[in-house]
Amino acid sequence: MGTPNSSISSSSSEAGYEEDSHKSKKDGQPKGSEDGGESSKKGNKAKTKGEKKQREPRFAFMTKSEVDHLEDGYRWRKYGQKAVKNSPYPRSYYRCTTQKCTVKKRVERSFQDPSTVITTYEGQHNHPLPTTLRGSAAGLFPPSMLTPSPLGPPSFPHELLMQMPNHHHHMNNQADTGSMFAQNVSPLQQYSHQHQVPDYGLLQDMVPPRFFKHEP
DNA sequence: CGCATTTGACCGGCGC
DNA sequence: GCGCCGGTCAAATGCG
Repeated sequence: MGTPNSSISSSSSEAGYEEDSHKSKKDGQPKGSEDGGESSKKGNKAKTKGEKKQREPRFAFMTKSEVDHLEDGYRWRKYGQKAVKNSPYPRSYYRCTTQKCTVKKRVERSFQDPSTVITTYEGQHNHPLPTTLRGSAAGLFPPSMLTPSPLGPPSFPHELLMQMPNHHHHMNNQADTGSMFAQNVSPLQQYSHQHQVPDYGLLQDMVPPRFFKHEP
């Protein structure tokens, strides 16, 4: 990975993806046999009292690309990968490598359209872009998106906004196909209703003609 | 040698 | 109360 080739190349993500199958192995045995009572694991969550969960805005992008991990000009470090329910493709979790940046990115592939990647950004960057990338994706997204107003009107490119891909006709397994997206949208809408999410939308084909050409 | 990636384990919440 | 699901961390490994 790490090879952001916009061209069509064998995606690095494939191979055997055995779904969790509900209860295979990982559920139900949080403790091995010995623990030693080591508390330095993760049991401590010294969270400040009164501090609620971080409910930051999330931005979902539907991009049609053969390769996941779209280069937006930032450096991301993958910190986890989990298989999606009812999906042969796994979901990857990325985090900004910048120290003070708490931005997280979620990348997932469409179940029906392997060529479609759903990237979800969470939070906003608070640091300059690394000059490592020679102005490739710099200025990729509109300023309105990089600097969203918490209470301001969403200045999103509605032109690119879309609700759902095709598939209006119900299929045999509604819980498989349509439900997949429905689950993605429903919770968000509900969330926005409760917590007033500034903005949310699904974009399609946001990928520029060519990101970066291979360079020797 | 440093860092990005990988994989497994575990926590936290929600549902039933 | 337990089961399931999603998400995150942590240690190990590989690669540069």
